[in-house]
Amino acid sequence: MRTIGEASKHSGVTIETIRYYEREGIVPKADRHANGRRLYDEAAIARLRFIRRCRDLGFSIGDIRALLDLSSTTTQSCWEVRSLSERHLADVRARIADLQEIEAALVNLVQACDDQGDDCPALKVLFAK
Amino acid sequence: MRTIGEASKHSGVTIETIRYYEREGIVPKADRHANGRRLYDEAAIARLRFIRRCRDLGFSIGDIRALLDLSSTTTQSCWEVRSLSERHLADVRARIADLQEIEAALVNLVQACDDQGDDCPALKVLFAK
DNA sequence: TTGCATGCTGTAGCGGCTACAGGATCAAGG
DNA sequence: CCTTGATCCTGTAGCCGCTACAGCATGCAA
Repeated sequence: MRTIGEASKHSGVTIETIRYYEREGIVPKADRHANGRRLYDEAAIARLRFIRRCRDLGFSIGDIRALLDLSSTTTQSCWEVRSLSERHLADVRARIADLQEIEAALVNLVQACDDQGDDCPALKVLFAK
Repeated sequence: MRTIGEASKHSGVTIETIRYYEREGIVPKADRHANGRRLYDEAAIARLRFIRRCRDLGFSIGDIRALLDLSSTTTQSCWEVRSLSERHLADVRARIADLQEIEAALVNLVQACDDQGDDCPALKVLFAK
């Protein structure tokens, strides 16, 4: 059994965030030592690591709750995991497309700037009717 | 002089958000009619439209404050507008790159799922040490 | 024994809105 | 003149996912 500091190091989740996850019921309440400090076993740390990896992949906390539910049932319905992941993938792709449109518009904007000093063409574009 | 509702329609900024911008000092306090209602002239509406366009391009409120400052000086230092925009463009490109990494990882994850039912390979990957 | 590291709870803040509640006022139709 | 519904006002709380304190209580090593 490890302290919250060790759990943090082994999972990559900060101490404050671990406590936040517990408060929000995203992970179950940690066991406590007689002195009141939280204790984590390997399964608890694996859960934190799982959450961090999912967050790194951009999954929302809501999605992660669902994935943790799926992972705790005996039949880990792979189909549901896949469908959730595919929905998220579509979302990520949509965000990329949005950002690429923004990128193109910014390139235009920057090109409009002629560095000539006053009366910036880029500002004119943004202020136009 | 127009009401806040008309200003909203002509700028594309919602009424609530216009009031929020005023509270936060992002735009100057609107003039008021004798009955206490806000009034907007064309310049004020153009400012709101400007903000909306900048937000659509992903500029932060901080950046927009800077751009509004630049636009209100007589010498609209095009160079500064350009440099701010280029920094933001770099930021957008970095976010695209991040999302593309996530996209690739998600494609892998989804491929790992074999739809075979129990014991999902994707969950295994995420729970691994 | 000293003193630093680590832990605890509780609360407030971030960005950029959004969504009310609860009231005042306006414009149009009967 | 009265009613109705649209619009406006202020003020406050909530969203997400943390992050950053304050103000304490412990633990551990020199």
